[in-house]
Amino acid sequence: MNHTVDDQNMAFISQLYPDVYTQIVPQQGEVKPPKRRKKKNKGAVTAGDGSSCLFRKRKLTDEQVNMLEMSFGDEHKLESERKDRLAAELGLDPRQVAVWFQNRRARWKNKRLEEEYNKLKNSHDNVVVDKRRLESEVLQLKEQLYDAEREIQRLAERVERGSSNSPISSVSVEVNETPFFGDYNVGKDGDDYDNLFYPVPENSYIDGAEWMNLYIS
DNA sequence: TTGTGTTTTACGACCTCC
DNA sequence: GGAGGTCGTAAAACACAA
Repeated sequence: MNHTVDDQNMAFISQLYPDVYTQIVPQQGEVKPPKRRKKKNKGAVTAGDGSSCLFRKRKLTDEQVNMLEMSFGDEHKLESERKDRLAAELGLDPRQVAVWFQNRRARWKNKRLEEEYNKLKNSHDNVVVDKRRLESEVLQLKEQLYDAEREIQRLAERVERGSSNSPISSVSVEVNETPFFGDYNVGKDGDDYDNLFYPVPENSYIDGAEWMNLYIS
């Protein structure tokens, strides 16, 4: 492995401050050669005691992350005592543990927001589909109503013509008062007119023309 | 190999609570 | 006032296509 000056510096620093940023020097067995492009030598990071050192940001090991994840799973907030205990267990600076929890909470929040957004979006999409279905149903019903009205009008004209040509039919209409609705018992007061277009088994709609044909033919 | 997008680590500014 | 929170952001680490 090709150690850079930075790596050597950090190895030295980690010996001076064994309890701070101990992950700076890759531990045995989890060596991951830095294969990525060289970073700008910028990393002047403030150490735990406030002093400014030439530290470079290093990823936490899988083990450290796993432990932190487990701890985060138990409780998202981090009390001082737990922070210190975790830091000691993982060989990290308490500040690192605190920062990790801050970032983890932020990620968790983002994920939660994303899930909520997806849920709302699905719900919205379903409502839109339902709305379109209902609109098309309304359109269909309007067409049926229009047909029925036209048919009524046509029959009314026919009745009118019949009554003017034949005094007998005129009398029969006057006497009966329910010339077309016969068995369906449409009362004088119009109470039963609601049922006028549904004198057939439930849910089997017959449009105006068909319905009238039953009685006119 | 390199450019580019994403993730992770770290910090400062600001806010809230005790 | 200090501790610890969120938020926004920088930069290192990383993944991956070209």
